[in-house]
Amino acid sequence: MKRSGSISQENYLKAIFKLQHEHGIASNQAIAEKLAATPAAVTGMLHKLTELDWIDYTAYQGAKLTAKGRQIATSTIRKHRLWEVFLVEKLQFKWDAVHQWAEELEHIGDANFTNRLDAFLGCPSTDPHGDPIPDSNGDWKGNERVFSADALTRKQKFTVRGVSNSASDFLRHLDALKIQLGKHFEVMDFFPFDGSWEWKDDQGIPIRVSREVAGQLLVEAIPTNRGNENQES
Amino acid sequence: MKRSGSISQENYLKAIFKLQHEHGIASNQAIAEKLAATPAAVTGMLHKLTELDWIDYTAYQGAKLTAKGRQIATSTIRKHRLWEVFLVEKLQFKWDAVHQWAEELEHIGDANFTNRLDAFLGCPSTDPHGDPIPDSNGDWKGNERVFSADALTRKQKFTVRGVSNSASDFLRHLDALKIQLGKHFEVMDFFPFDGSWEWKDDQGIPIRVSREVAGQLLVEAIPTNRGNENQES
DNA sequence: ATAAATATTTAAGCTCACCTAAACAACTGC
DNA sequence: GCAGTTGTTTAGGTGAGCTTAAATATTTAT
Repeated sequence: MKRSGSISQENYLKAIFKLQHEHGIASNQAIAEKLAATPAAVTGMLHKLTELDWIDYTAYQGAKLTAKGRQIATSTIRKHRLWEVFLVEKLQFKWDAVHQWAEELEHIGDANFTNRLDAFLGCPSTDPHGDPIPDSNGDWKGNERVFSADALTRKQKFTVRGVSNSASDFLRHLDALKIQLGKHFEVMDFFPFDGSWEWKDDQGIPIRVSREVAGQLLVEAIPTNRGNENQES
Repeated sequence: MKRSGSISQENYLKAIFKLQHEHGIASNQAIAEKLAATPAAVTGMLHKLTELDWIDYTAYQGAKLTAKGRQIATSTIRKHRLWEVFLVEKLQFKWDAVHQWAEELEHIGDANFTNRLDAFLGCPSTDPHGDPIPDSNGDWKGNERVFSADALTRKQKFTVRGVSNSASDFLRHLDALKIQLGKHFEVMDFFPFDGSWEWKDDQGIPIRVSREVAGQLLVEAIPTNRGNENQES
């Protein structure tokens, strides 16, 4: 079995998928930006994808995935995230270095290949950045209790669950702050002056977190224990 | 770090490398055949590769790799064979099913990536078909004692070391005959009438091997023991 | 409501890697 | 040594995916 679409087509579907989740519809311009192409190039490709019945597209309006298009998009995202797990866990890459390679690897392999990779990796539910990995049907259950760290409240204990920005310099900054996925913190203080926070980790070591960092960190609150200790899924 | 050449260029260099080993020089026609392209397409690409100083090329004569070209070719072959090991050992693919995927994977990753993959796989010296995996300098030590099974002699004990044809149907045929790399056999008889053989395996089970099969199997003789038991590398 | 700003599409053209068909070189047999 | 076969190259053309620049739609602001 071969690739569903060309590499370029798969990248368009992926971009449209993400934009559709953010804005309900993918505008020509937004797609162009995400793919570093010109709007003119996007128009041409959208026509092709419409022909293939992978998107519904109305000129001047924007694009939405069809069922088939969504299937290809989620399968590409699944492959991307599985390869990221592979690169970090098996090849020991740092989490800020895997995106470029996963962008290439995501276009390789059919469903059987991907399922074997999934099994080999132990069917992980999230990638190294905390993003959920779709199952082979393209479904995924995002963790509903995850929210942006800038919405935390004083005294709240929480677990770091993901990042909403996977840029290398942001990830390296988190490494410098010793912030890792799964690590527990408690909110000590918030400073409205600059929007920064003081948190302390499970060792009681305090860290200072800027508004910018908190805005891109995804966390899950740890309920204040009332006899129920089973909070981890 | 990015790919050295385009995917197509890397495929040309790989083809030229192999043809150069077989015939000393790679003719336009032989390259065209290996890549399933027309001779006209080959001429065009050879000009481009000459520009890049990856081959030395004289019109109507043929192509030879430069040092730089050989480096890219061997690194591509190294990646191909390492991925084949990954696919068979980690993803449990059968050895006749890995070539198509390795053809795509071989174009991904830089030297660092490849070395990490190599380390993860335990620095294997051969791929699942018995072909040697070049080291990161592009050097490899082929096993000098390996030869084609059709040159075996009666009573000879030997080890299966590789195949000189990786076509799916040939590999599946070997599976049916229960011939695997590393397995030991002994020559029982040879039948000049049709060039076929009778061998018996280490369990004493006899198998019948056709001329066609023997001609594509690579084996290593096991010296008749005279106090020296250490024949495995 | 209309002018200005912004977004999108069309038009023309580029590069890469390929194709077919025709022209041209280089070996072969006699 | 010359004709015919074989191998190679040139010439012209295709399709995918991109570009810039110009034309056209749509939205926003007054």
